[in-house]
Amino acid sequence: MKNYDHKKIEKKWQKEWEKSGIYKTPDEKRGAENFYTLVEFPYPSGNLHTGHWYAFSVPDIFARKKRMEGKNVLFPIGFDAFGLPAENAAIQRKINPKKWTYENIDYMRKQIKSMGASFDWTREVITADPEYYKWTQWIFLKLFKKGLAYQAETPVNWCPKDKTVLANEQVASGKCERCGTEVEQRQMKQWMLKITAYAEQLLSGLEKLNWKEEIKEAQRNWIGKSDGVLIKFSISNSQFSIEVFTTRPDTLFGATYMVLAPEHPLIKTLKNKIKNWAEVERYAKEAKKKTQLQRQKEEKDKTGVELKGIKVINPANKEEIPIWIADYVLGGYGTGAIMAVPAHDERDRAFAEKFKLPIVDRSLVDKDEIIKKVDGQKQTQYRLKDWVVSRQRYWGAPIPIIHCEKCGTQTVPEKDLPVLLPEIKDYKPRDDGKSPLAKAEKWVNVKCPKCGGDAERETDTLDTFVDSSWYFLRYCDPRNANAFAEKAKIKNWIPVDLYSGGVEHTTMHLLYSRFFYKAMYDCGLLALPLRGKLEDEPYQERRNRGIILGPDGQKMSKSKSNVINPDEYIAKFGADTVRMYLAFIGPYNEAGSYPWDPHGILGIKRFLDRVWVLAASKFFALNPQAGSDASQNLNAARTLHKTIKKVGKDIDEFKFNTAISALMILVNEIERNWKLEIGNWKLFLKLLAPFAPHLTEEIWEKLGNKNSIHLEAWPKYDQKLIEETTFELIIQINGKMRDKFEVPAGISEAEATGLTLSREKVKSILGNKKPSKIIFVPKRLINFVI
RNA sequence: GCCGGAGUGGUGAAAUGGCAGACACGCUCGACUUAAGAUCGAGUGCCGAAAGGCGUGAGAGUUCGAAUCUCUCCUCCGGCACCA
Repeated sequence: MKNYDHKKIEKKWQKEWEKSGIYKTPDEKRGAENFYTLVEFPYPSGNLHTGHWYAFSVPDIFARKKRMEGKNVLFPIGFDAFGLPAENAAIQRKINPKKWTYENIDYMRKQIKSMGASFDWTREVITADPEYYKWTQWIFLKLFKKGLAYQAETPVNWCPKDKTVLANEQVASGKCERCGTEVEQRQMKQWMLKITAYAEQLLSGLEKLNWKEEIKEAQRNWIGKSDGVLIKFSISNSQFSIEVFTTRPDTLFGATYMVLAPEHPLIKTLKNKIKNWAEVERYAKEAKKKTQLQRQKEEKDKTGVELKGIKVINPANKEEIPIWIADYVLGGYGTGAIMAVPAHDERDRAFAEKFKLPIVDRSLVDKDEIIKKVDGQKQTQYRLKDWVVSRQRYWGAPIPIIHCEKCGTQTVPEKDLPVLLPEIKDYKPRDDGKSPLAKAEKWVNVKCPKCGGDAERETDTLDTFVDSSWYFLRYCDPRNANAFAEKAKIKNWIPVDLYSGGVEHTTMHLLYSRFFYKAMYDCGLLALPLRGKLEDEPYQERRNRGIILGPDGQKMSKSKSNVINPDEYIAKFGADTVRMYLAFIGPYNEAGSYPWDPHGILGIKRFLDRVWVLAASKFFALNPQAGSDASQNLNAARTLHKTIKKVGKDIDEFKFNTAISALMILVNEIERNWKLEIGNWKLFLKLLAPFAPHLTEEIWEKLGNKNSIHLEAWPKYDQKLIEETTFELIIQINGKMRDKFEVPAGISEAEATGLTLSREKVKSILGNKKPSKIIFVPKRLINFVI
């Protein structure tokens, strides 16, 4: 039989594994070190796509190998079930978001199981379950009591299509990260989390993390730290002064004018003194109307209006300089005011040239002395803004707050948690900035927990990113009804040893959950120290995976009709082939992108068929000693042990592609020379087991084994066997390869030189020239310099 | 503009100071076959009949030796960006 019946085999073993519970992870296991490997849980969109396969089935290879190495591996999965897209889809189909979401979960769970991944399903977590979001609300209240959650009137990003506010992180180039609609700026009262209080820790924490530089750098850019100085400029003939933030106090002598952001509060204060008030007001209004995107488009084309009638004094030289308002200065950064130094700053120069303002080219002065002279205050600014977490949408965890006219903002008492999301008829979002929950009067009207009088519930729900900021902790103790997780159980697993996920979460989920973890730590919610490793960072190691493109090398999308449906390929070739093909397609530890090659997958299918043919031949079972030639047996064993070393190392480094190529080389050799004895064949099967769990399990059983191959120990290589007794000596002349021949491993330089010089080819190239220098590298090469 | 990553056959890619292109796809030829988009075998960087030469984005440098290290430049991808 040439092809194996993947449908039968894969179904059989998936059932069997579920029945025997071999992937169930105990909290602790005698003699086994705990190891937590995490993949980002999926959003229940309704269908598993190639990206999911790539995200789950490839790290499964790693999890399986760690388990075979004797680690007690936590490899959990769940669903990030609240959120906008599911809600939008449900509204479109005119069905209940809850129904839609949970039906999707049921379907996707089946699909995920068809991968044959070694997830422990008994730890499954669904963020939309009241048992889960009870604790999301509980943690929110802890943050509130610590002063890390607050409600404030601020300018926010409003998506007019999704009809909700968005966090800064959810706006990309001025557009809604979910639907691509241009966002508007609105002034609204919103719930925020004080992530800025952790800016410095989020930055410094990166130093000790074993993460790729590009991930750390993206977070650093996002946090955007800059060290500078606050300098006061007094307004002439007035008691007022204006503070500016600058990183270049050394250029203070060159400051020839000042610019305020159009929304700077002092503008209104000084209304009476401003002679051209009408003009100023008009400009400020227009600037306010512009979206982020418009401002960006107009970049470099500077606009502005002078505040006529007032001047400020440059504290360095006491000269009076004019004040302008211009939208190239941002209200939300620094003090919302700058000293403009056209001689040293490109933007200031462009502005000065347009409005004919003086450009004074002065030499720089000493930073520290000038700071002292003008009484400057050193200050650090961050680009990072507080995280807006309230959403004017139905499908999310209700914010557990009650508003009482008498007592103000009150927290829902712990005993009343969870605040259940009520069933309502109309889920549609509204234009007025209110959640659809506002219409659920019965639910909204409550008694104030403090005074017992009439009060109203907060009707906004929490951003989905809040739900996912702590899910990795819940996996440690997923069914606990009395705590989000027991401290002792957290201690078993946290920090996560290896977190694999998508690059798109670098400045969203990854940053948020680091913040959550640090904040929860400060609230005393975590047991520390944890496993003697990192104290205040949740993820020891993070690796970003790449993305799978369509066969045309473009991002998969329905409009380009280049979408690969993994289900089709599973039906055709089986899960083992699909997962192994994805592992083979390119290095997983680099965030590259790889086109799906419909032909390429055939290579893996052929490989697995060949393994099956080898196994089905019963050659190994019948010939425990395999070939009769001892030296051939030794060579085969040597290749095998080299492969053990290579595959083990490559899996650890997420270089699954080269691990598979090593396995292919081994199989090519077995087929050519046909000399593996049964013990060695079994070692090979164990190497293949994490990659093709179903196929290897079937062959393993056919060999008469009673226990699963996945419970076997990962093979150890024999170092002595790997060490070669001879090697191929490369002969270089002036660094160019000219010849090579087999020599004993321990050959001396003198012996090697003698043997090399006696070779015909070398003689003919050297002629009667004498080498001026000979470089001999043991076990590699000899180089003659002439 | 600042920062980070990357550029290697027709394609996905190996090799991180020592034989460039492992492994796989594709392609060519052959075998088996009624058949082949199945399977097996041989070949496959470029030029050349061969000997040989050339070749890792471009150019320089370091080195006995560079895809790999250094510098300059070009291109692509990503983060930030009128952030003072």
